[in-house]
Amino acid sequence: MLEFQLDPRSGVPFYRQIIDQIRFGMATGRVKVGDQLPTVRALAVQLKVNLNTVTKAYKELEIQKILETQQGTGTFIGTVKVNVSAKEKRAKLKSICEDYVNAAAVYGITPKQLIDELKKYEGESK
Amino acid sequence: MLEFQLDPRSGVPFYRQIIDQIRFGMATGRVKVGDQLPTVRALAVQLKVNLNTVTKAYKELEIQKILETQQGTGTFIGTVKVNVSAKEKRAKLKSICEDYVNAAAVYGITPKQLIDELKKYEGESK
Amino acid sequence: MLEFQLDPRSGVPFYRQIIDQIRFGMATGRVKVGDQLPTVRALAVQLKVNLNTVTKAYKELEIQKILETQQGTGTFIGTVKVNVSAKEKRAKLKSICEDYVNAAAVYGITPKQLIDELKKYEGESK
Amino acid sequence: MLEFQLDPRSGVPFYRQIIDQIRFGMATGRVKVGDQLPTVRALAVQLKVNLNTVTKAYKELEIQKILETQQGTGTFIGTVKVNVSAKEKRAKLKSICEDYVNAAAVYGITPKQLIDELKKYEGESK
DNA sequence: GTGGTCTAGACCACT
DNA sequence: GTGGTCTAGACCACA
Repeated sequence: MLEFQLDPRSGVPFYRQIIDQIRFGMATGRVKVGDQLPTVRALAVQLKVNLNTVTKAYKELEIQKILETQQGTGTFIGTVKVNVSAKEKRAKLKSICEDYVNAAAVYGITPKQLIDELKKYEGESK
Repeated sequence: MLEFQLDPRSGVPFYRQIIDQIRFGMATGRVKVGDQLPTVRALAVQLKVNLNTVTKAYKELEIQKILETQQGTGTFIGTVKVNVSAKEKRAKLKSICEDYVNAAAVYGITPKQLIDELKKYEGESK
Repeated sequence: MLEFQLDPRSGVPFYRQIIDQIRFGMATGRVKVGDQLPTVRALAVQLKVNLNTVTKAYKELEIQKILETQQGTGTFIGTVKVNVSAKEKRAKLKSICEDYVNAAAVYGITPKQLIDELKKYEGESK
Repeated sequence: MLEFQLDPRSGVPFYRQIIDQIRFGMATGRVKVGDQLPTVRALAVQLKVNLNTVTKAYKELEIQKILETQQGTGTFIGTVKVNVSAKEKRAKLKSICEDYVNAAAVYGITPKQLIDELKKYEGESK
């Protein structure tokens, strides 16, 4: 089960936080293909946000074919496997790292320091 | 001299890209204390953005005491050494790492993979 | 320029009609890569619908990389060419025809009759 | 006998898919006047949908006098010949063609291409 | 001026 | 019960 949690101070829009948490859940294996998501209403109540905010998040993922919805039934993790190809993944990895090094350099943080910090997270993820 | 370049597709606002590039230039030693920056007008023309966009970027850096504006003369890299305290730096380092671990996880990239990729950048930076 | 027009009686949601008309305009060459679309506000007023309805349409096309938006500047036809590959196009053509034949058969209309009717439209499109 | 089959991804509501398949069966001669249809319950089980969904489909066809329900006996193809008037048929033909020409245009498919593809189906149908 | 997000609340369609 | 659409109106962020 996903444990949604919103941070109003992060500056990241609510609907995007919801999207990220669903994708994160998929990437880490917490939810699997075919799993049903909370109903829009239930999640809206749980997160204390408006119905439309949750709807917007689900909708975006549906457009991206990551979720499938059946009116009157519910919303599910798409059965169409999201094929992030190895090539795409490598490209993404590189682009994330570049952004990362730049963002850090702005504050005088070296790649080496980043690596040391990152090692704390090494145990995580699926 | 700084070579400003904006990417409209990055999602990062123009004014923030300008700020980052100035800070990046300082962190990597491309510009030094006392150096003069392009005038607001010149930079706006060069980057093909609105005057207000450049103004906003300079203003924010001025507030942070990173830039100094001499009425009628121009804008300069602040002579007051910007002391990012060790504490601030640690906090920033942590927050950057968290952001990126999450961004990566969405694509199924593990912290370990990030570290391996980052090692390529280890020689860089001031 | 696109001439938007909504039919409230069609049963097709407004935002989808807007999407279809933009895609149609692109397919027929009425709008080209880089063209600016009407502002969300202007189109909302013109079509007498709510701002959010137009926003929703633009947003969906943006997610599909068909449009590009720059906050504070406007919405544009994406420069990333929407590559409907020849293969995809063939598949789409087949699927449309099947749907078509079935929908017609329900009313006792034969493929031959469809062809005769379609010939009236043969001159159209780019 | 009809072989019902539902496609959850088509976007067409289940009850409408059922309706279409019954009408299609009639148009192609697979079922004839007086034939008995599966009971609501049986069909619901077979298609793994809710009882109400099948009920809704049968109900709509009953209203159109296409089906007749005999209390306690079952549901049958109406004995009243459904006369789709020539006028109605022409109107339907036109509306179907318009819909599909538009749907195709969105993908850059011309009416001519549709015609060519449709010719493959020319032998079919009653 | 531009687009982005969010709320509150309504009504509809489908299962 | 489920999701889908739409409105009215507010406030924010960016150029």
